[in-house]
Amino acid sequence: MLGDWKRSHYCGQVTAEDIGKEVCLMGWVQRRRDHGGLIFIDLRDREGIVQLALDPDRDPESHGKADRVRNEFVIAVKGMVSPRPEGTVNPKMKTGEVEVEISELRILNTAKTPPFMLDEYTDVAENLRLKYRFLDLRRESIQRNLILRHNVAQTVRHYLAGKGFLEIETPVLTKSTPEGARDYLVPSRVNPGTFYALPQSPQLFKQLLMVSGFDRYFQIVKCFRDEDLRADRQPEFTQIDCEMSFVDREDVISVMEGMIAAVFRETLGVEIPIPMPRITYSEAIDRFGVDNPDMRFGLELSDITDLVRDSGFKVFTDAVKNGGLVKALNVKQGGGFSRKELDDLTEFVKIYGAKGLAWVKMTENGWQSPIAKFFNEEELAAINRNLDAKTGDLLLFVADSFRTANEALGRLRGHLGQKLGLIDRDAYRFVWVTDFPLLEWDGETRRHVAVHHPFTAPMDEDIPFLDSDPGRARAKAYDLVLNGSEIGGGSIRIHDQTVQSRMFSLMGIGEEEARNKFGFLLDALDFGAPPHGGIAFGLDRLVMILTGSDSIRDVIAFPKTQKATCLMSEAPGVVDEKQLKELSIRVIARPK
RNA sequence: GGGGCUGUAGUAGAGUCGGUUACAACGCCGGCCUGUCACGCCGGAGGUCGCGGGUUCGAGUCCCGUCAGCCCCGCCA
Repeated sequence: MLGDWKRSHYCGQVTAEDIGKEVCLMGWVQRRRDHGGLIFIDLRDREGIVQLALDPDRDPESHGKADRVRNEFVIAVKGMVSPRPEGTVNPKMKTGEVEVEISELRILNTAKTPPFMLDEYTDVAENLRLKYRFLDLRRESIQRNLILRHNVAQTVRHYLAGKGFLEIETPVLTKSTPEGARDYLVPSRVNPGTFYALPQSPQLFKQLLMVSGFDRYFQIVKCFRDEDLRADRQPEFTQIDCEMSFVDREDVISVMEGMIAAVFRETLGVEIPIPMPRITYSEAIDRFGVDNPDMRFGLELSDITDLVRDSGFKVFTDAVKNGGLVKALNVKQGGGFSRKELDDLTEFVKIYGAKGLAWVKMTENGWQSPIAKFFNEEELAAINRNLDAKTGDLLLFVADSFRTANEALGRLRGHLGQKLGLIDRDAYRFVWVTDFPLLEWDGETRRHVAVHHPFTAPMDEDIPFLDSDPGRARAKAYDLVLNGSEIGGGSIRIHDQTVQSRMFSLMGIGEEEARNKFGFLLDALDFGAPPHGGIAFGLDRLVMILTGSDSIRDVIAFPKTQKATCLMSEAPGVVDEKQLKELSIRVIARPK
C-alpha cells in the first residue's frame, strides 16, 4: 500500500520555508472542497492541517481519486509545496501561506461517515464522544491537551532526574490497608479466598525505598480509589510521586517549587515567582473558610462571633452557645442583589449544611435587613466597623458550628468570586498550606483518624500533645494549592518505630492489626530508617489547570463516566463462570 | 445513599395552551461549479420524540416510573 513512499513532513509543519520542495504527506481528510475542476483537501495529522490542491490539468488520475475521497479517509500524497496565489492566503492557518500541488495520491483507507462532526464548532454530547473516543481524540483540542500532558511528564522526569531522583516502579498488585479510600480488589487465583488491592498511592513502598537507601525516588504512577467520581476525580488517576531522605519540610518545598516552575516555563512559557507564598491551615480556615483557598481574589471572611454573642438574635447567640461561631462576608457594592439571587445564595450554603444565610444591604439609612431589629446601635456599629461596611455593600452571615460556618461561607466566597467575575482567568496563584492538624476526631467510629495519612510526623513541639490532647497536635504536612485546587500534598514521615506505634494506637489500630497490615513498615523502621519525607502531585488536576479544562475527562485519553464505566470498551463487564471458578469466586448479584 | 440539570433525524437545536403530515440548520446522497478554506448553488433521502406505563377523543407536550449522561452533597487518609 505504502510501497516505497516515506512521509517527509507532518501536515502541520509544512511552511513557506518548504516552498519548491517535493513532499510526501500522510494523514486524514479533514474536509474536501470540490469546485468541479479544482479540488481542495485539508489534510490533517497530529501536528496540524495543510491544504492540498488537486488540478485536473496537472494530474487527472489523482484528481479522479480525490473525487471519491470523503471525510476521515486516510490518504498519502506527493506534491510540490507552492505559495498560494495572490489574495488566497489564509492567515487563520499556521500553514496558510502555502499549499501542496498534488502530483500523486493514494487512498490508504476509506472511512464510514463519523457519527459526529470532528470539528471544533459542534458541541457533541459527551456520552457519544466517549463511545467513539478514538474519533473524539482526533479533535485538535483534545490532542493538544494530551500533548501538553506529555510535555509535563517529560519536564518532570528531566527536572527530577537532574536533581538526583531515581525513577523506580512499585507494585500494582499489593495489599489492602485500612484507612483511606475504598480499595479496588483483585482476586488471587493461586491463593484462593485472598485478594490483592490496587494501590491508592505507593506510599509505603516509597518509604521503604528510603529505608533501602535510594535517597531520592520519583514515579509518575497510576493510583486507584474506589470512590464516587467528580468533575476532577477519576477512579484511576496519575500521581507525580516523590520521596527524599535526610530532608525537612523546607528541602521538599524548595525542590518542588523548582519543579512546578519548570513545568509552567516549559509548557506555557509562564514564569512562576518562587518562593511561593505560604499560609498555615488555621489561617486559611480563618480567612477563607477552606484549606484550599483560591488566592486570585479577596473577599475574605470575618469572624464576628465576639460582636454578636450577647445580641438579641437567637440564631447567632444559639450558635455561639453551642460552641460555634458567626462568620461574615462583605460583598463590596453587592447591594443590588435581587431577592431571588439572595434566595439562591441561601440555597447554595444549605448544600454545605448551613441552616440559612443572613443578609444585610447597606443603605444610606443603615441596615436594610430582616435581622436589623435584633441588634442595638452599638452592635451595628461594631459589625460595620469590623466588616468595613459602606453604603451599597452586601453583608452575608452564617452562624453554625466551626466546621459548617467556615465551610459554607468559604464555598460561598468561591461561588461569588466566579459569579461576580472577581477571578483573573489568566492568573496562577500558588499557596502552600502548612501546619495541618495531625488527627481529626471521627464521631461515627469514635476514634481519631489521620488528616493526611497515618505515617505523617507530628511537629516536634507538639509531640507532648499526643498524650494530653491529640486533636491539638499539628503535622509536618503541606499541600500545594493552585487557584483554589489542591494539586499536591505531602509530609515529613515518621521514621521512629515507637512514634509510629503510638500513632496507630491513637487511631484505634491495635498492635495486632498494625502488625498484620503494616508489619513490614514497622520492621523497616526498626532497621535504620533515615529521616525522610515527600509529596505527591495530582498530574490530572495540574494538566486541567494548565489546559484550562473544566473536566478531568478532557485530559485523560480514555476516561470513565460518573458511574465508573467506559462507554467505549464497556468495562466493567461480566465474566465467564469458568473464570470465576478458577478464582474461587461466586457472584451474589447479577447486573440489571 | 441524597439533591439538581439534560434526553426530539447521523449531529446540535426549535417545537406555542395537549390538536392536521414533527420543523429549519449542519452532515449524508445525487447534480452543477477551476481559488476555496466551516466554499457556493440546485435537488433528495433521513424520525421507536431515551424506554415503559398512565390520563385523554387525541401526548414530543401533562402525570408516574425507569434508563443513560452530566453537576453537586455524602464519600475521596
